[in-house]
Amino acid sequence: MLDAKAIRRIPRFSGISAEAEGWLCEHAVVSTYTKGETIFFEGDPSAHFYMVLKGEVKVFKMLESGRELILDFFREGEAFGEVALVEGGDFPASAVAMEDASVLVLPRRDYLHLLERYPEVAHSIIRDLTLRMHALRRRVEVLGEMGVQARIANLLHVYSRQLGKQTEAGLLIPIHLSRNEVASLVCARIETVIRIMSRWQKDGLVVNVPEGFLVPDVEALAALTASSTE
Amino acid sequence: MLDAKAIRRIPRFSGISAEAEGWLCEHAVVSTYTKGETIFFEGDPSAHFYMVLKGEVKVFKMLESGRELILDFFREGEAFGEVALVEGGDFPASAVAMEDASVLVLPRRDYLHLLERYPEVAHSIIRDLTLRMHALRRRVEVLGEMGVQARIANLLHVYSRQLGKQTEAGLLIPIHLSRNEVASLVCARIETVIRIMSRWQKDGLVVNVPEGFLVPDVEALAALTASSTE
DNA sequence: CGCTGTCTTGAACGTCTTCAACCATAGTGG
DNA sequence: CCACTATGGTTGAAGACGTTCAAGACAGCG
Repeated sequence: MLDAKAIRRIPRFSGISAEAEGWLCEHAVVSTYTKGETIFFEGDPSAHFYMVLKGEVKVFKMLESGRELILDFFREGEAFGEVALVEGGDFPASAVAMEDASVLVLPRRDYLHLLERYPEVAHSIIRDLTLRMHALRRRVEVLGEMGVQARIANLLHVYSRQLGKQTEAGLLIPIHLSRNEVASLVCARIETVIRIMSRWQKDGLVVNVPEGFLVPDVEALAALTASSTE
Repeated sequence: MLDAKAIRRIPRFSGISAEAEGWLCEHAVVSTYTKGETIFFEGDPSAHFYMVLKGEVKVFKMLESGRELILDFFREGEAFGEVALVEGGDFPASAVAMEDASVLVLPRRDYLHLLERYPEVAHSIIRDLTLRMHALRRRVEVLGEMGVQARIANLLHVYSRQLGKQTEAGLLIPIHLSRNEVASLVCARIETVIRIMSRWQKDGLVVNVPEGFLVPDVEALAALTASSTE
């Protein structure tokens, strides 16, 4: 069962009517997943709507080459696996919980009902998809025009604006990414990522701390964003 | 003024109600553009909905490096510049007519009205955005995992499924792309594209004909899609 | 005719990948 | 307790791939 207040806090449903809210509470279910657990697999038929309530979810594709391509991370209040839902196809990617997570789950038919009955939800989806498109387009740009170093710098830059916290030692990006995951995000080999990031570490540009990454000088990082294979 | 029958032939509006159809005919306008003419510029405020009725439209971004990145081509029945419209921001890209074209234009307020009043239109947008997302994601994959040769092969492969016509000499892809445009589409240097495509030409893999590209052996082309930097 | 734009080729260079090691840590079972 | 295995991080050297720069061919068009 779902708490009405919890729904209100979700940006996606913030503008929702009281009626729709009640309806949602009745039909939605909360599932919990432990760290590393798979929520759905690529190729599975898409039968539910998912939204993160707590924790972090990674959505990724396994490529023919055997590598993984991380499409995105989803945090509190963000909907995922939504794209295939409207059309009713299969999931184009897999989702796993990065940490213990709870997820709002709504059956497809209820979701479609919500969509038809409450136009503001449709609007909300369109807005969401629009933003997602922007991000993807930007990624194409970055991938097509920048070298690996600039791609990683750009990645950190994006996260820093999203989750960065100012501390006395610099900007802290409280996110735990293994070198492998960074490689998956920027489409590069792990060795290349390591070489670049240990150089940064040595030069004090980006320092690894237990909480995530620490960036003493954000400007210096931003400068790298413009460099390389340009 | 707009012909009601013309609207029916547009996939986007095929499922539209008779009422909505009439409404659309009254409010939409048809603009014509000559080859090379700009329809809107990146950064302009997004104030209209556009849909190609005849001809071909290129949507692209100019990057800081001075290069152009082609986001997509739009042909008959396809809507473009729609993304910024719902949110009311600026165009994220520019659009030019590749050949003489006529375009359906609908003011923003009318478009939003259509959206609110006829939920099937909202659905249609969501479907459209969904497909666009798929294509973009695929593009990220291709860009991240394949070498230039495989990217070009993939490009032609996509177009061949979309517009390819079987002839006695092989599959004809009736599309006119300069080497420069191919380069923009696959994010590579023009020289690299030329080297690869003239090798293909020499080997008879892809032949340049006045109507576009001729692919005698589609399988051979598809094989290249899987190759390189993998 | 000379101009401009697209196409073309060659050679040098740099980036990134590949392959092959190696280290550290933590967990497992004998 | 130790050997065994798995996982994540790290480094070096060789080579592939693509870019860059420089130069030239070729067409259409004033």
